[in-house]
Amino acid sequence: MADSTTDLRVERKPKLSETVVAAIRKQLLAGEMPPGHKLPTEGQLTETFGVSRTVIREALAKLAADGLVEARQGAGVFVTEHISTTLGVLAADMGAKDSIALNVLEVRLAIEIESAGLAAIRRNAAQEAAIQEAFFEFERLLLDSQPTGPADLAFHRAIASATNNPFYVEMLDVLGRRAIPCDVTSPWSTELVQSDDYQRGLQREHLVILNAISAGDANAAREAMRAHLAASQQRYRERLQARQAYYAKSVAAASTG
Amino acid sequence: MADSTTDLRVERKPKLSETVVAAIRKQLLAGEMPPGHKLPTEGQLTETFGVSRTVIREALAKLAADGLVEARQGAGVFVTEHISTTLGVLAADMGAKDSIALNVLEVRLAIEIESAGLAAIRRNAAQEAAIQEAFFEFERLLLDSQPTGPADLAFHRAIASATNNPFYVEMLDVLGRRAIPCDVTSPWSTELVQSDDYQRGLQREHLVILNAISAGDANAAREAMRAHLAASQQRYRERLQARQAYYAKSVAAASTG
DNA sequence: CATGCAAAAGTCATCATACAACTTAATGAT
DNA sequence: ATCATTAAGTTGTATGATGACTTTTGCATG
Repeated sequence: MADSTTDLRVERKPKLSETVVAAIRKQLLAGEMPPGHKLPTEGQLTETFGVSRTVIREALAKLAADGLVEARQGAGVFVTEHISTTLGVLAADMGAKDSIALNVLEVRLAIEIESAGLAAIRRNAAQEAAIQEAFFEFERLLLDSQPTGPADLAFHRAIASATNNPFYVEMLDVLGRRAIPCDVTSPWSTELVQSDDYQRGLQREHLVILNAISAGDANAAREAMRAHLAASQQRYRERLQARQAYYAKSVAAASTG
Repeated sequence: MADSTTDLRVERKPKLSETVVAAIRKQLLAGEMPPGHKLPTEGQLTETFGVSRTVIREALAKLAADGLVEARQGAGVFVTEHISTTLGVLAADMGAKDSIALNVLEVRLAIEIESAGLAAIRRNAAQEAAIQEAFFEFERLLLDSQPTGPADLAFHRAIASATNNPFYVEMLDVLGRRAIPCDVTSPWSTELVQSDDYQRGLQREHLVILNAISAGDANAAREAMRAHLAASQQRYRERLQARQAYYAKSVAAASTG
């Protein structure tokens, strides 16, 4: 209903600067411009893309905000040194929403990693049981071929609760409201998310976390959670690319028909 | 010359748009403009801040990239339902109670640890310089026997900025408001907080963090930050005990007199 | 020739103006 | 009263000019 789920409608306002951002980002991702290299002048980019300096400057500002480039007055615009580690290179052409979602997910990552570590140290018997319960519920739903999203959320929430710090739960709720789709069913590529292999992988990662927490090993719990969420990031990225391909296909179909 | 005394300081020119961004962001985080509210027009903002429309537009573009506002052509710029808004409400709940402050500090711990790790692999030259600058500013204030609180905050904030993830900065701003005082002067035990040994210890921990980030070692940066914040937690506890002891002593003195 | 300083060219940052595209509210006709 | 049209207001884009800063060039001096 909300615009966020209108998967059929692309961003209704494709600003010119976003087009330029996508183009330059693609070049950066392709490695056509090595780190430290100087980008063409604003004037040159103006001629290249056939837009005004206003648009070029806005595009460069956006890229700088993502940490992909760095502008030095009087010198020029340069590619960031550690560009390969930035979030911006994950998906070449993504809208502002995707960019925000990735950044929020990264904050959730910080919360959940520490959450797992604290849970390993502080969990009491009942809390450990609650985590196990969520784990097995996930298992049951998986065998019944039912949506496992709620159980997944419950698992993470149970871990946050086991920290005995109510703010971790609150943070998870606040951040999860937007970022959770990473591991839950979403409007696009539903088949992929609900595939057995996909969810089996999730559950394997969950098991490592659960074992570390049960063993009271904070470091192992943190590393397991880090691995789990890093894998989730990777899955999210693949999902973005899949959606992009889907759009491209639908557009092609529309043009032929 | 006079500049020779400040050669350690990296002269960095704050772009006008950054100033505007900071001003508007402060208003947004303070909740002065609820989600859905329409911001003043670009023309009005130019008069308010006394800058050109170019600067205003760049600032708004930055805020839009961070997901704080959304511009609709022909209609205006509107405040979005961003994470920080809900967090602001959350932060309002955490009053002045120490029990809550400790819990909040623990959340900040999660954010800052991951923040250090990301900064180590993503920081660019300017951001690394900003972190160093805050470090040396702390040093200078320490030698001058001036309050080091602001420099301490700037150090942590510079690290959050170096993640190139705007939400890490926002989280720090929201959480730090109540949690930071743990390392700043406080009404009680002022001597302890401002003692040279105390601040020397802080600076030693800061140096380890700075070195790890400069070396690009994410794991070392995380561990250094973890050690630093764990030590801060410990110091906070000691402070609470000191206050309790002080109170007990004063009660005893009152009863004897 | 080497060195240091000054001039110049190149580039980003900011300002100012104008027009186009879009949204909303007001207006007027049916 | 309803709907289409118009008008006003706002953001998006284009263009030109100027200031601030960096780098390079060139010259003068030792």
